[in-house]
Amino acid sequence: MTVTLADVAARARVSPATVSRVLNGNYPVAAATRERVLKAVDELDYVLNATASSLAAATSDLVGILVNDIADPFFGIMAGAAQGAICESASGRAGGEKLAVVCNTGGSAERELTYLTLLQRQRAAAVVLTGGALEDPGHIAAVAAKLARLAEAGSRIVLCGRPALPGDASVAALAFDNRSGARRLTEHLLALGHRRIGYIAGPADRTTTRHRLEGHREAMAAAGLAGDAEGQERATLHGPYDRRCGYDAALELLRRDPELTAIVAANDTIALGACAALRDQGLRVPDDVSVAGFDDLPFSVDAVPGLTTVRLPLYEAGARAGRLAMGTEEPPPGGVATIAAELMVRGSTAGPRARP
Amino acid sequence: MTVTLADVAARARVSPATVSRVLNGNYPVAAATRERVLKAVDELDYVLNATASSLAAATSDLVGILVNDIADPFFGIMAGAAQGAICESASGRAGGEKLAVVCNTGGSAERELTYLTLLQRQRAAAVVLTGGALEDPGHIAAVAAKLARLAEAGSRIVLCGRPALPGDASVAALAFDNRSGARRLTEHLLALGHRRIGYIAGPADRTTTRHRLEGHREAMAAAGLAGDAEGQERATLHGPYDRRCGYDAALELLRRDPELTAIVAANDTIALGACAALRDQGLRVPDDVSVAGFDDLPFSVDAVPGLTTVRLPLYEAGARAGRLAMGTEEPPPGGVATIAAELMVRGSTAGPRARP
DNA sequence: CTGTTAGCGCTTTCAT
DNA sequence: ATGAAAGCGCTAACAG
Repeated sequence: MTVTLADVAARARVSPATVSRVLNGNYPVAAATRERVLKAVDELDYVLNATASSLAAATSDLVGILVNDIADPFFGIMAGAAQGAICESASGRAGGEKLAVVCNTGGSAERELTYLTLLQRQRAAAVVLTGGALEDPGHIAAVAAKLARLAEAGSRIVLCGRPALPGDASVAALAFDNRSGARRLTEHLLALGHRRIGYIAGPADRTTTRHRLEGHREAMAAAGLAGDAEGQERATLHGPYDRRCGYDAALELLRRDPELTAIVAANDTIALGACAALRDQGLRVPDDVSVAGFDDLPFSVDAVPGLTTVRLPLYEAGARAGRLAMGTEEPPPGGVATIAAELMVRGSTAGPRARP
Repeated sequence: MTVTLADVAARARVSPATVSRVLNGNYPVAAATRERVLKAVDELDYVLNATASSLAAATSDLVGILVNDIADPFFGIMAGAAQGAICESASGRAGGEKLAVVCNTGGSAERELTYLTLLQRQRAAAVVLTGGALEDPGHIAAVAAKLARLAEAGSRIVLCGRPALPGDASVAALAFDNRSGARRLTEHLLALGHRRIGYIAGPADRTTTRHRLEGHREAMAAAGLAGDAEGQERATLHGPYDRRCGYDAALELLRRDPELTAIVAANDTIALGACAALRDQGLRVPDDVSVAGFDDLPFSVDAVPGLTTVRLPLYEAGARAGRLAMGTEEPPPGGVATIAAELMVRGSTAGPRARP
């Protein structure tokens, strides 16, 4: 029924070993023989059985890219760039093709672990983990253990937009400088004269969320606006990284402090949701309330007014992660590289003005 | 070095077959024995070798989901929904886990074929192709042939947001009603009184692009505004599905016809780029020019003004495609289901007004 | 319910 | 440069 390498060998009048060698292109084969084999492959419409190859060679051409939310361009851009870099690195000689695939954890710890196990089962050549990590201690330990096991078995591990594993310099990490980016963003608002600033954070248990919030509070503290713990809590709301969260949180922030003059969101999507809520309340951005986001996703520049935010080089980071996964690029010294963030000031922020 | 099933068997004092049976949970095993095996698995930290399993069983747990652009939420939403449905269907008994992965073709015919081959090599359990197809005749034939081969080898094939394969009812297809959605959208503009309407289409060689454009022209023709071929060409611009295309095309459309009162874009992203261009020209939306999009992506409702567009049930379609891929849901009669589109009228469209 | 026995289709020494 | 042969780690009849 299904055509095997042996069939090709028979038709080309060579041994299976020879067919394997021309297909993998990693061994000298006479040009005439190669032609004959290729012709047989073509005539029989033969396709290599990757499971058999992997088993025999104890290698795999699968590369997994884990993302928290595939519907979010933040991840889409990184994943796309990584996939592109991997295909490019791989497309040299025959048989070099890598199957770069992205796995959507949906932010679930359980699914992250499941995917890691599935990838481990496949003896994946590499796995790239993108975006913020969950901070549950049990989960952190479980992931670290899995990654160690994976690395042991020969998979290359790369972290992209995620802090390095504590105490494991063998795993390359490209970490975004979320804290500093967030600090500079809030400093910008403070410099404009804002004092009553609300903060809409992401899910409470993510590194990205925590680092950005810490950067914000650093700036607030430096301006003497740290306030007490209770005050901080009142000015901070947590929720998923989506527009709905931004919308609802903005309303709640306004309810808690009607004198608010600025809202900082943990990402652009939340920020745009917040803008919508303000508009629906009859408030103007930035005249009545300034709003800022984070990430500088492609649509943020087209918002009305343009969204002040912090730019992360998502594409470049993703591509670099892909090359690291392929071993095409040297890992950074110490295994960790910090990726700088850039403040983008646009129309959504301006000086505060007393509301009528 | 690496732990195998035989090691587990030895430690649990059973045969390899028994270990396989408890791990796959598809065969009765005494509770006591199972416990013993599970304990050994745990102690040895054993992980099944998927390549060996697949080879021996001639099945695979890989499911591929092809997308044209992973950074575009249009695809992200469908892919995420499909992945979710697949994981859900699979998470019954042990060993049922499917590895649902998304592959980004970047809209390249070559990479689409490469991914299809790679998935064929892996003997993928199913493959889902999402979004518009390339219309190059050679490519269509190549894809159809590959899919036939894949299906022959036992992979389930599902098309999601892509028209059915001509003459192949064995492949389930969920086709969006792009043509009718586009027609109704333009009819809405015509009903408002617009007569000079520019159209920004997507890449010229995609089914989605063509169907939406055809719907638009149907409506125009029905209103007696078909014009000659040259006139149609002048009012239509092609380009990628991104904001930049929308921005540039809007300027060009305006240059060609300064009296334009409305612009219809082939998707929301293009539409928002067009809005930005109009704003930069000092024109107001919808006062000076009305703008409409397609897809109703999550951010479109928050645009200022809210974007009039055509809603596609991306999540529902993706989830259904996932179930079809798993065989959890009956294929639609005839193999094809048409997914209706819904007109969403918002603030970006209004009656035309003479510009000063 | 459990063990025995053949392979699954390919790669890879080791010869020649 | 090519062939022969021995597995890679697992599953699936078939017995018992």
